[in-house]
Amino acid sequence: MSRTPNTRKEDTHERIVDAAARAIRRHGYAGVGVAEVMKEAGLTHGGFYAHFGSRDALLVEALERAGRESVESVARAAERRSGQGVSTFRALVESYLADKHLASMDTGCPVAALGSDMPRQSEAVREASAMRVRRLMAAVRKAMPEAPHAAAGVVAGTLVGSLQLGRALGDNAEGRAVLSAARKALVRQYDLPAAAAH
Amino acid sequence: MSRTPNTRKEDTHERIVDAAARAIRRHGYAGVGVAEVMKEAGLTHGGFYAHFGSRDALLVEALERAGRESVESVARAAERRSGQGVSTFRALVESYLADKHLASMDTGCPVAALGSDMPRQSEAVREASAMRVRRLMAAVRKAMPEAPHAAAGVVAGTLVGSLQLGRALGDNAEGRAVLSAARKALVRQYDLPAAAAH
DNA sequence: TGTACATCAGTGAACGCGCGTTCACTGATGTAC
DNA sequence: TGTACATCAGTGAACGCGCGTTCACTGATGTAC
Repeated sequence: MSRTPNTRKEDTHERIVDAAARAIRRHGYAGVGVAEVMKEAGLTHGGFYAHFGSRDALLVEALERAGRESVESVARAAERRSGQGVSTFRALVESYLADKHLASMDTGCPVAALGSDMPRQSEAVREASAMRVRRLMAAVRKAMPEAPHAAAGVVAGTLVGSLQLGRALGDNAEGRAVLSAARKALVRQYDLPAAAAH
Repeated sequence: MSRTPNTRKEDTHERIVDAAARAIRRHGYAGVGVAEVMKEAGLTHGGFYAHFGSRDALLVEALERAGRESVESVARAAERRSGQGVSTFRALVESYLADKHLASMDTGCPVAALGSDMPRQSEAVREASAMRVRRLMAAVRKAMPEAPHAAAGVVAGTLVGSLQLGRALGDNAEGRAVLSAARKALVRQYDLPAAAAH
């Protein structure tokens, strides 16, 4: 039962999805070109359809990959800060809305990078996108276990919206002010200080 | 000093911008096609460059038109409710996050319809988009004059983000739950009940 | 171990299509006398 | 008021380009005996 026979093609597949997961966040759904992604993965465009049934199928896999990467990245950053009395919730908020995310979209949250275009996609891509939204809300919920179920949706909306407004205003004082205000408001309104659990 | 000589061309120009202001919200920046917009305005595509220097120039005008329309529409809806003890702020929030906005994007807020794509546009379109963000924050600020300056940014972010998440989840119970939670949270956190002004 | 063949992953040319943009032209409207 | 001409708004064919997709082919890897 050697796994080697399939491994080479699978490796290539991974590289393509990785490239697409970056491209979809940097350039949007419409900016993911088959030829460019294949080039990024070190291949020519002709081989694409040996890996995916259509461009949409690639988008679906890219969304899942991007979501997973982003959740892991925020979780790592949050873990790094969750020593010294910083609550999980606060660490999540301050990681998600860190100033450095104003500059780069291609490794960040796909919901923030793609949110306004989600309703315009094909059925399959829309469903994969909706799943990213649900997973984001679930991640937020996990960081605020004492709060009512619906609060996670509002917090997720505030995270996504604030990051988008900040990015639209630019990587400058104006954009940073939006992020800073959102960080403070969310912590003030939803964080349970470690000492004051109800 | 008759104004008639220019009026015919100006009327046509208005019709084109109107069509584009709808298209940009319904189909996104990338979905605004010169030919389709001209057709929508009852013209053929060839005449386009007598009205605009480039497709980008149309996008800039369309953004401004869409922003103006949306602000007026929310203001009208808010005014309609601002009788019977409903505060301006609450009326704004409940109009912006009304369930009916889940279904239709083409007459709603351009920031919610385009937010995640704003950083990807050309310089001119990005600047026009940033102006829409500033105007949205200003409109929110006007509805909460007692709050600190930065609060308007957070509220605007929550409005935009919640509407996007709701739309991504669909025009169904799941999407409506997000809007409903956001309406309640914003009113609870930021509304000054008419009787209790500090 | 060595040879002959089959399978497989990837190549690169070609396709049809829709896009933004250009341009020579048309027919209607306005102006000069 | 009427005629001759200029200006103007809009038409429709054409362009170059990039896109997603298809397909005949190549060269490397794996299998059979």
